[in-house]
Amino acid sequence: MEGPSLFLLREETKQFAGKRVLEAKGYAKIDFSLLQNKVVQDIRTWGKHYLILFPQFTVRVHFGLFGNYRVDEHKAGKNASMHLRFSNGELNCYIAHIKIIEEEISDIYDWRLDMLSEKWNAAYVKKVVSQQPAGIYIGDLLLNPDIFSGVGNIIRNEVLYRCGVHPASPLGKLPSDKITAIIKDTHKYSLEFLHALPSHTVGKTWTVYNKKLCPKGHTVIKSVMGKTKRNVFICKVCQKKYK
DNA sequence: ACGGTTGTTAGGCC
DNA sequence: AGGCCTAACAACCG
Repeated sequence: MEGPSLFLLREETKQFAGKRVLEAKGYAKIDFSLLQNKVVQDIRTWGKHYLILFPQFTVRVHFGLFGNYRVDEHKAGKNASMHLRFSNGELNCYIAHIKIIEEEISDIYDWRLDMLSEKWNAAYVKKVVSQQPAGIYIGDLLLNPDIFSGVGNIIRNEVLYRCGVHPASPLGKLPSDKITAIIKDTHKYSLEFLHALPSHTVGKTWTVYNKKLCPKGHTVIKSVMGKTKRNVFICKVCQKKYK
């Protein structure tokens, strides 16, 4: 799940803020008794982190590659990693990594880097990016969750096509205005992704991801690239390799 | 039926 | 110490 899906989950579970946990269980290795009878203070997201705030601690949920969830229903025969029941509904998380965070979340999360936060700040992202090694591929950099919080493999591939940049371009070889354009487009495309989610039409926004041809009819090459070893989809005509 | 995957962390090995 | 690598997750899709 990429950032926009987490944002949607937050929207779908807002009604649990202010509610008391009536039941908490699951196969996750946390002490569920800590959650029992506690009142949810707030529900937030930071990138791909789904955060349930309680007065003394925060439950951090990460869905990883395979995770998913159900609100007010559950999957038959599936074991939830975390099940929370409230008076007005329930949340079930599957194959999710659950962690209890003791720290104040404002100390560990910088909302200027969260693409879908109102506090997201393109100039600040640019500043952080400028401190990265010049040799790093832009394709790898976009998958750094500490900088491009919320960007996943679909968003990085789409943004790089939209900006006309080959993923194996080293950061130091990209013109400054091109870096700015990429940063701004991670935000813009994430919103398009988010808005397409409820109608299940995200696939219609794809230009290269899982495509054989780009919108201009050129061949899209699928390969694995960089340190992140994830699939990249590249149109060699539309995307320039800076070097 | 089975291989690939919309991530990330932990832990081992040099 | 720290960079690099891999396993783990155990589900869904085509």
